[in-house]
Amino acid sequence: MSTFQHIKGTFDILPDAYTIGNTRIAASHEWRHVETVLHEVMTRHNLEEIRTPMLEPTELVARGVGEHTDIVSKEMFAFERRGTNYVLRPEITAPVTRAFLEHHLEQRGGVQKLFYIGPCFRAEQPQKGRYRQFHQFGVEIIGATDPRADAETIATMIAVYRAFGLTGARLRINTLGEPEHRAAFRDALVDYLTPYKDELSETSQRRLDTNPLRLLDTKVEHERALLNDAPTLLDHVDAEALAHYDAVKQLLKSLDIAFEEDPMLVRGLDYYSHTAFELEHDALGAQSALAGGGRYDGLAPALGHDGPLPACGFAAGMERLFLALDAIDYDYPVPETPRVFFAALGEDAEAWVFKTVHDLRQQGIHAAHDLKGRSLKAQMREANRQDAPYTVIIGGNELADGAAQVKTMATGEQTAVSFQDLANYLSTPPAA
RNA sequence: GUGAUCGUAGCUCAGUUGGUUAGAGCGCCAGGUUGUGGUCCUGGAGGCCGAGGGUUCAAAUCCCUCCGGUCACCCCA
Repeated sequence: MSTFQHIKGTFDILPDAYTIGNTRIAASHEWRHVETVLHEVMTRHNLEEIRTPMLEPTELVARGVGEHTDIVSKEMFAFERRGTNYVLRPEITAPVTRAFLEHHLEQRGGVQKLFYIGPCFRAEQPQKGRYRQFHQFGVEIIGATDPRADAETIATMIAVYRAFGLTGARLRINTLGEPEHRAAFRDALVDYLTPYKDELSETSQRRLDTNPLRLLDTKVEHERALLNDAPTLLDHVDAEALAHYDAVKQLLKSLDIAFEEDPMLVRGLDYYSHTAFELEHDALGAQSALAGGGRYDGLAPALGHDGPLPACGFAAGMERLFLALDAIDYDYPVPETPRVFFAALGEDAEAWVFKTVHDLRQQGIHAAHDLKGRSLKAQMREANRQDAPYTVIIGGNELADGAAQVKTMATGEQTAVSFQDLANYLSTPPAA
């Protein structure tokens, strides 16, 4: 063991899967497979990829996500260097919006449908399904107020999990209305709860001051009872917002997407308005949220954009997705193995093998050989471990004959193949 | 930041009321075959028992402190 180890809340993705705590860390090829499926689903939904830097101006996140959110107030990896304030992005919606505005993507015409995938950073206390460096993928549909944009965002999110055969996720939706609706509701809620302040738990009392809307998902029994008679968000939303919400619900029904309305659903980040939604799964431990999102028409103005810019999207956690896949024992495809392993006996054979392996690789054949000068037995073991369907054995006899011994590992059969025919012979795997 | 819990081989874990030289399975390496894998047999390497201090004739085991991990609260993906 070296004197160094990975930073708290981060993890390495290795060629093989391993476990940390009770959590399985998927192998690198499994990550790649999941990413491939994601790309496929996104492309099918006519989304284009956008990649933005992991480093952003701190001010972008502060303004975009909201000064008084947990993320900004206590969870940012931020630092100053030569007078510039940098932050490792804690989420990707604000950066994408920044890039959209900076590069005038609206000039591409029509509605911009973007997706992203990449690491994010938050300085939280790590636990199952939650890391300081984690990975999000998500969608941003920018430029459309139409409720179909909301519904399509949700449909795309659902399609991702469906593509993995994942069931048992619950979709909850709500409307937050316009920011002023939410503000009015928040005031009404505070007015209602303040007389009961002494009955509230310590954390709920604190929330009453800092983030009253979060009180809505308290788990304390008598607080829930109190909330039954509390004012509701829907009472403070105007007719136009309700019409938008109704349209989204109708569209979801038309797609046979099941959902439950949850008037208590609020989202943590400042930029949301109107549609809000969350996808949950029971199998994830304390972190039940698979993905969440909504409409965020107010974000671009908050970033200094002149005039409104309608947008909606979702963000999903890769680690949460893996957790859900573990729960259903998801069958990952097996990684590609070498087509052929070359075993060499003696220095002349090693030289020939070294050159031949190189040539075959140039021709597109996945070829492997030993780099330790080990015994034939050890090389055969290695060939077996690497699961190559063919093993080629080269020694003095083969060099003299100009023909390789080619062993088909599954059957144990072995035949001589002339050097000239070797590439062609190896170009197809053995018949099953 | 708070709480609970756990640190023994690369991995998963045994280790008795404190008692010789700390074990197993898997994995790794090698041999059993002049140049042949998987199964089988045999052998080997690999441990500051998380660190420091204390109690004791004697500590992986008991006590204290620290460090690290995990899980949970909070919040979120």
